Amino acid sequence: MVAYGAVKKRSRDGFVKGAPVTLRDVASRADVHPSTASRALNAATRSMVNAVTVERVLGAARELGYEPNSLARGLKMSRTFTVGVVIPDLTNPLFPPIVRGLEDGLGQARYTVVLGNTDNDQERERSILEAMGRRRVDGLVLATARREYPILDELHGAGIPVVLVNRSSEQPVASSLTADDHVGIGLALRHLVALGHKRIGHVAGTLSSSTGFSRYQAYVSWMQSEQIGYDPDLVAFAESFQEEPGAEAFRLLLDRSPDITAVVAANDLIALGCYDVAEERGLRIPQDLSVVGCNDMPFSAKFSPPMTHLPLYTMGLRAAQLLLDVIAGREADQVAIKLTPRLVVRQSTAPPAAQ
Amino acid sequence: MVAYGAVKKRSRDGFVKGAPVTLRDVASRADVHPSTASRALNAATRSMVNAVTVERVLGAARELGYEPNSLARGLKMSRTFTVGVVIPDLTNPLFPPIVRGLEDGLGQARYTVVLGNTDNDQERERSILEAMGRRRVDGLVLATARREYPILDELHGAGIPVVLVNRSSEQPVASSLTADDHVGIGLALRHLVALGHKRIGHVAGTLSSSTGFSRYQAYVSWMQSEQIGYDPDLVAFAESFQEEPGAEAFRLLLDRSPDITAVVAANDLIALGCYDVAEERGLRIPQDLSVVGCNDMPFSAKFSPPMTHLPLYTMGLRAAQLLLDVIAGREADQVAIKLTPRLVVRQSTAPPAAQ
DNA sequence: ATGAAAGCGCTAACAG
DNA sequence: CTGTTAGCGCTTTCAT
Repeated sequence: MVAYGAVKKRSRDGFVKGAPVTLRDVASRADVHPSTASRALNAATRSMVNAVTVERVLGAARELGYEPNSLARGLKMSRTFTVGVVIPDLTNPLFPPIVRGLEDGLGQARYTVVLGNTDNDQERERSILEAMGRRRVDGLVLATARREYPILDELHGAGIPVVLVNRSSEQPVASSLTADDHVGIGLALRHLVALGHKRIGHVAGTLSSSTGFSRYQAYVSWMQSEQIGYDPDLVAFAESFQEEPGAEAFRLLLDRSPDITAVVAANDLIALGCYDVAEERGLRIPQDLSVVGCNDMPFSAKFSPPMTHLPLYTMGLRAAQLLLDVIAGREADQVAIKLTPRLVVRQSTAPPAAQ
Repeated sequence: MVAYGAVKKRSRDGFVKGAPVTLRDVASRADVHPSTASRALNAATRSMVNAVTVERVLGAARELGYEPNSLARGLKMSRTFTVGVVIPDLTNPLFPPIVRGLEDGLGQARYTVVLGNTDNDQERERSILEAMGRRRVDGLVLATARREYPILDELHGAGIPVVLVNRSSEQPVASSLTADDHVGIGLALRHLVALGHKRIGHVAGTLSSSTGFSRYQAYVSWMQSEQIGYDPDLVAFAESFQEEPGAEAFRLLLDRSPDITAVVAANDLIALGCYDVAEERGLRIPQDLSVVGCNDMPFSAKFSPPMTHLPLYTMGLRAAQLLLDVIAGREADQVAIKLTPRLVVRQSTAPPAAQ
């Protein structure tokens, strides 16, 4: 019944200025050894200790406002309950719902998210990944994958659980959650064909990312199977998935093929760029030009927007579950889950003008 | 020239599966004691060690792909280089630019951000704050402050550096970065007055938050000083800063005062709700109704949007600097910095219809 | 200039 | 059921 170790430095209650209360403080107040306090505090080991002792420890912890130091615990257990989430840019409306889904899913399992924005800069990406490595994150969610993505092999070699979200990679070493682009583009294209369009352009995104590539591929494949045929003159490539690069590409496309009556943009931001160019050139949407995008920006409903709806929040949520499975060793194999987009027709498409 | 301590468990290079390389590994490869390696690796203490030894250590670290374990370092130094950022909901377009600014500002100082969404749920907020406490964050950025905000006193009592962003609190214990609502609302109102509006309504946000309250106050004060006078019938209160609650409030407002020709919404989401109601009731914007909001949603330019522009990214960036100052002890006093909004007139306002 | 030793706060064998 | 001991990986006195 004597206090152990050094005498408690000072009394405390609730939040206190100065050194936070430690396990030893709790133990000494409950008149037990720190290891007993540890067992009592931890739900998994609680059964090892006498019920009344448990109560005493829990009471002491509550009275002192004890909050376990997760650095110490993480150091000891080599388990940090932290996952790193790497995205290009939070400011791109694609990502907030994904990140939110991730946080919710991970948070339920008591994981914390640390976030990093790469701005598509590989240098920056590497330094973010290093910082996360130093923090010993238990896993990684990457929305920055490229089709060629050597980092993935390194990470795989290091045995770090990784899940890819939004974009996948050709290295078959990590599970991924993406939208089914073939289905999405198909929905969009067949809708336009049904409206009577024949000269349907495509402003593609960067081919180095799976989304840009597979949407482009899907466009080509559907144009052929819909008996329209693939005409390279109908395609332009945006340098990135953003508004101005999209506009730039669409200008080139219109210059080359002024007869197009509809355009499929590789994502919403590129679609926005197409809107800008249409306005520039006096083309009315949808009378003179039908536009479809294929992501799901919030508030897109407010401005005659894209057409296929991606379940972004769900994507984040399920990525979280998948990563937790990998971390827990419940999911050893790689899987590629494709979420199916829905078709949402709004005011940006119409039959082509009779010419 | 003999290796210290236990023999290195295995050779490694770059990322390696299994136990990561530790300072001891580096030390033993460089034939020095771990404490020397530590000094050599740390820029601040590097001068204490012989230049050639430094080279040897740095070389060994590079060869082994050493990444210092920040848990261990944090535990030892009681300094984690982590800050917690607490927001209501990342999916609210107000926050991504703020968070991005925070990350950029903090990242430059090698701080990492951990994010938490409260959904305005105090229970959840507390548990997020506790989790951040367990992680021993060096500081906190809160975008969730209410005017009455007791948590702030606890945090202050615990000596944790806190900066408030977007919203301030009446407890004078933390610095804050907000928009100058008096200026912003004044810009909006005088613009409407100049157009000839007299019956100008206000859909206010929650009065428990400083933004809702001070915008409401500013509305009242400007209505009086612009010689229109304050008529309580022209104001409705939304239950939260969101689209549907905003619409709900605006319906009530219109029912009560159908003669209003313009409305000032407390934020963009509420303005969106006003749009919805206008459409419901066949009111054309801006011919029948002028609408102004007062935040800065991305892409708002696409749908005849609000009118005052808030420098959200700047807000995050400067909050980061402020917090770093507080953490470093460079800024002991509380400051309340108000960023001045700009007036951006778009297509959502016009003179009132001649009746 | 470098080594030895201690300890941050926690958990996990191993005893008893 | 509880106490003892050791150690996660790092920094930091204190010696030398």
